[in-house]
Amino acid sequence: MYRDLNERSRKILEAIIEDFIATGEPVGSRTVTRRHHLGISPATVRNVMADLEEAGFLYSPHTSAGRVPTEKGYRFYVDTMIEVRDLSFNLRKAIEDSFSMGGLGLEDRLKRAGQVLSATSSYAGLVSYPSFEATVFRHIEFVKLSSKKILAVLVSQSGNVQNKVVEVQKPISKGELEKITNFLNSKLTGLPLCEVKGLIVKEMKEEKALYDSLLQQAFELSREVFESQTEGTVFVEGASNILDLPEFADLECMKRLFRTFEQKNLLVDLLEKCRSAEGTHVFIGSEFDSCGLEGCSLVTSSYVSKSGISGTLGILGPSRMTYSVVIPIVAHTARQISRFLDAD
Amino acid sequence: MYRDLNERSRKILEAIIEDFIATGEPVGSRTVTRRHHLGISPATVRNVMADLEEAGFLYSPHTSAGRVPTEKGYRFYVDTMIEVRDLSFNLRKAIEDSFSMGGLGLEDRLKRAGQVLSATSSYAGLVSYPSFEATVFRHIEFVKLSSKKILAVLVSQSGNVQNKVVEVQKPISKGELEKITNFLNSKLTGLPLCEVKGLIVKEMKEEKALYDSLLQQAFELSREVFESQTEGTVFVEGASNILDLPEFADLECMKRLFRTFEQKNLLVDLLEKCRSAEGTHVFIGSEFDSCGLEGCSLVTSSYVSKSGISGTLGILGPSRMTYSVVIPIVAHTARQISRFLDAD
DNA sequence: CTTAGCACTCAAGCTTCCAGAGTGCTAACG
DNA sequence: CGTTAGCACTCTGGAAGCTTGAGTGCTAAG
Repeated sequence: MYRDLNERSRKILEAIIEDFIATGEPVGSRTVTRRHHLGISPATVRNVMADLEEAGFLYSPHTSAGRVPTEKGYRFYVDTMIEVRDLSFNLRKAIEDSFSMGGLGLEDRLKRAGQVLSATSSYAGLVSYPSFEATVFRHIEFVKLSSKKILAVLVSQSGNVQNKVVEVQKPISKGELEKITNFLNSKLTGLPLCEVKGLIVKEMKEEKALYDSLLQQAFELSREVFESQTEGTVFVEGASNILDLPEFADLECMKRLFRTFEQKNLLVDLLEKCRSAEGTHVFIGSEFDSCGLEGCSLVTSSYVSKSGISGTLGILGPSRMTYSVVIPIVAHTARQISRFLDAD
Repeated sequence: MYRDLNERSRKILEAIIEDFIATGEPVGSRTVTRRHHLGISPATVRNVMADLEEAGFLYSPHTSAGRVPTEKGYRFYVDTMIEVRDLSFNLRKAIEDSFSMGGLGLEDRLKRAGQVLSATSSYAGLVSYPSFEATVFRHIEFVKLSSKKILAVLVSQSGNVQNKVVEVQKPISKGELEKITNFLNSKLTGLPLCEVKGLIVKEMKEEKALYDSLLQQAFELSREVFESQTEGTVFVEGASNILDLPEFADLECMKRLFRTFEQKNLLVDLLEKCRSAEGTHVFIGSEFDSCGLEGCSLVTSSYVSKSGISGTLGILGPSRMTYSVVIPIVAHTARQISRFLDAD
């Protein structure tokens, strides 16, 4: 596919992309020769640029502007040219410091991770809350709110808490509730949540025959609790960092961004889709389903704990992104979260 | 203060403000006479307008534009001219319908309230989470996460849940933890949370002398839990509604708004400050400390349950807001939330 | 006191113009 | 034959000037 690109063309493409990333302005042939000493004249560069445009790596906004990378151009750059540098001492320190503070719960921790992503990259940081489904049951607790309303508090192995108000048909006494609690805790502890659901449905069918009303109530209750666990939270930090970039200095663009960031569920889906892959990944422009995020790129990485909790984090910025800096930031932050989760 | 305003001046001021609210364009003398049949000529209107400008109710953006209301103008309008209409059938229905759906927890309920505020007004809806401080203790539960990490789950009378991970110095056994749980629950149930804090500090001093290590641990633990309850969540819905208003069709304005909406804690504080007052209140422009919300008005109302839970909700929009519609929407929504809270 | 008339002002939109940056092509050069 | 200098051409963006329309303030007459 790229066989036509000789060394010189690659050098020139790289120069153009890096200049554009740095300045945001279309890059002309003269600029290339001035800033990078390639030992060739602007005219030669022009010839090569015409070829690169032909090949789909560049395009010109209009005849008398310089060239700008296309998505294909960025993709080629990211895949074959980037040298992922080590994190600078300062960045590494910034990330690790944000994890050294003790006594924070999972939620605060993830939020901080988002903040550090945003602060170190100066783009927007996204961190998804681990899917509750994937976690392991540790403890359930019922608190009676009124005669027919019961609050269920569900705790996962990782200390993640979810709660839900359940309305029951006939009142359950405090004693019964306690028995149900003990029964469920002894029965379910240590099971992955996804299995818990199946188990309950199965047991309900079997127990039906036994007519043990307490057990029946227990299952009825837990079915309600596990049935509709709210999924999907995402922390977005530093979205306003993106505002000052020249590529979004336009009313319509900005409205679009604003609207997209308002719909958290879009972002949840976005990160969810990126979860599958291991390692750090770069999605450029239309490579991800970017409703309202045209002209953006997303660098993601997943975090996973030994106990199976997993989620995704990433940095969202313009396609004109300093990939070589952002990629190690994302990778390192994901590693730190994983480590934190295992530390329990 | 307003003694100089005769009936005619008031009529003209009202006409100007209502026209401006409707169109967003500065209102000229000719427009006033055309749209409202006051039986006077544009020249007369001009004279009156000059007086109104003198008095600080109006100003002109420049000599050859019409007049625009000042904050003082809006204030006068809201205080003395507005007739708060009853809610139209449709609006009332929309609000009540959003409360008729059963089985939602407090959080979802408040979020929905925000959505309905935003949808019915087409501005932004804000709803603050009730202050945990003001609620009544119902139940505490400890779950051991690891030898030194304990998850505390705190439930208020209203079914509001907060949780916190606490790190302890020396390991606590499961049995001890259970005793502590029982002890605290029997001791604290029914107390307002603000009193709980004081109580714990007091008891800790007294118990110190007794050297009962279990009790000491109990208090130590609960002190940590109650010490730093995270306060302040606010649901912001439909912020992007504001984007299409002509008064914010400007890059700088929009960035400011974006940044302000990103800092939820600012909005929390804002609503918190408005909580004190009972009934529905209108804050115009600089009347509230609107960091980044210049040119906006805020209509708020507090919701209170019999059990003492309270919070604030409101609609944030441009100062050029359809107050006569927004005020009853806010008032009715607050009533509905209060009713819902009491229904437990 | 009200109003018609008039001169004046100002913003916004339009055209025109110019400078600057960059291109593509061609012809000369090593 | 690849490379380069030169040149004509194109296009954007900003500045300057012009026009239009809406609206005002003032004055003098009703």
